Amino acid sequence: MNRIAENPAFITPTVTGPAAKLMTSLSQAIHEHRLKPGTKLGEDDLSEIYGVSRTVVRAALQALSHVQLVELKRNRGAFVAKPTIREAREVFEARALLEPRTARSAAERMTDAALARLESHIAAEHQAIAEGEPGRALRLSGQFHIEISHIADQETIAGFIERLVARSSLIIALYWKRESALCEKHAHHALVEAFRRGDGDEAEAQMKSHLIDIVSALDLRDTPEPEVSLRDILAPD
Amino acid sequence: MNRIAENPAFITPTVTGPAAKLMTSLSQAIHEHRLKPGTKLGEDDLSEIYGVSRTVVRAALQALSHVQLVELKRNRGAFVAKPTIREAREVFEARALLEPRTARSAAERMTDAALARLESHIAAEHQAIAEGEPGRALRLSGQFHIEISHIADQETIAGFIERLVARSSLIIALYWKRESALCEKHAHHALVEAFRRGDGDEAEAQMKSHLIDIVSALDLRDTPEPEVSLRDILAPD
DNA sequence: TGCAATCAAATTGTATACAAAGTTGAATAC
DNA sequence: GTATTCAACTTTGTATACAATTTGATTGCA
Repeated sequence: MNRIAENPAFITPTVTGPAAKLMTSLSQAIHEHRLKPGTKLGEDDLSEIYGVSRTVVRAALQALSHVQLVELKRNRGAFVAKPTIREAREVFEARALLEPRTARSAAERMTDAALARLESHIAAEHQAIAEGEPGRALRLSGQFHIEISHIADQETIAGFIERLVARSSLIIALYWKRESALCEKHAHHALVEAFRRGDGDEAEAQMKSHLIDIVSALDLRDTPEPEVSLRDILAPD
Repeated sequence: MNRIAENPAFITPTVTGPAAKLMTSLSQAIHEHRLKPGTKLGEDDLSEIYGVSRTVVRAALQALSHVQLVELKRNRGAFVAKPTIREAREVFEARALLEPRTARSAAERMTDAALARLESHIAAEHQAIAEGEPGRALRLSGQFHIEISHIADQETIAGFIERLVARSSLIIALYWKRESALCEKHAHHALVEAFRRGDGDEAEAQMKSHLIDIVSALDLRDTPEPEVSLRDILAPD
């Protein structure tokens, strides 16, 4: 099959060897919402599932905690992170600060090859939706943003954006309003058009409004979070 | 003695227990330039020095590698990171993007208590210089920036700035031009004055020019860096 | 003398064993 | 019937032992 090449690792691994494989696998599962926020990640379970020792599992979990996809509680274990509403706001404020400028840089440095990669991403995204795999579509949608940051050729900022996009996936899992439509398709197309023309102003503006659209599709009213607080009080897992 | 309270940990530790102590200790040593870029950090050495097992040492080294203070080479060991000139430029471009805006937010949210903390930092900085401890002064100077980011009350961005300031210390160790004077004192004072007046515009402008001053005191001409480039070409690890 | 190959020492990667902390559930006292 | 305490069990934290890889040197050969 001629499926578009997908970067399997969502986060550039900071570990090597078997731990990196495990990290990638867990990262993908989290991004595709197969692992939900709050899920316990027991060391014995993971070591048995992946056929490696707890040493390797712990290295992977520690690496994931450093990008805030996993929360480590001492003597309690590892859990898929559950960003609060406050953290969700912060993440998108940071993205609003970093990504529009980065999109401008990307537009200014765009090459034919990079443009082709972005179009491949969009195509893969559509394919995933068509095949009824919204999880994979969401992951690819995030990778689109990461790809842009790498094209901008600012690896330090790209690393930050990787982390922000990763956490955004958790935030979407928690706070997405069902009634709001998945409007990514149009926004990403508009961005690519700006890139094609090398129009930095337009790319920056498009990215800015795209991020605003995403936030507006989230329910970030600071309600007391009944389910969360209840659970934490009643059965703190 | 009434020395100003110093946050011993430069980087908010992402590990707990004994590994956090080790991480803090190594982080301080790196920031004070007692450990120079490129220094090998052998696991056996550290485990003997600190009286803990290699398991704990490895956790600390992995945590430090995640904030890019340490570079892990598989089967080779851990080394104090050596940012390239390119990376140095990226770090200060990222700081230029994040910190002025953050200084504005800090000015808008400034409280008397926060102002007092910042003044304490400056006092401690002067004291360190007076006592002939430039390393400690440099570390405190970095903490001043971190303190501002926390006052701005954006923990996500503050985390990024922590990492950038940490790497800046390595960059200064590598690329500081000796002939340029240590002009931090005036710049930090000017910032505090802007904060005292709650003047966001002025704080943003001051931070912007302060960062430019720092970069201009660095020698970031892209010399061929013979040792590095040769190594990368000859033995690509 | 120069080069290459092999071997030994040291260092890191991984697995496992043991210690410590936490959780669970039942039994008992009120 | 409820609450509390205690003990067994489960899970994580740390140390150590073993395997794999790298490094440097020594020896053999051209």
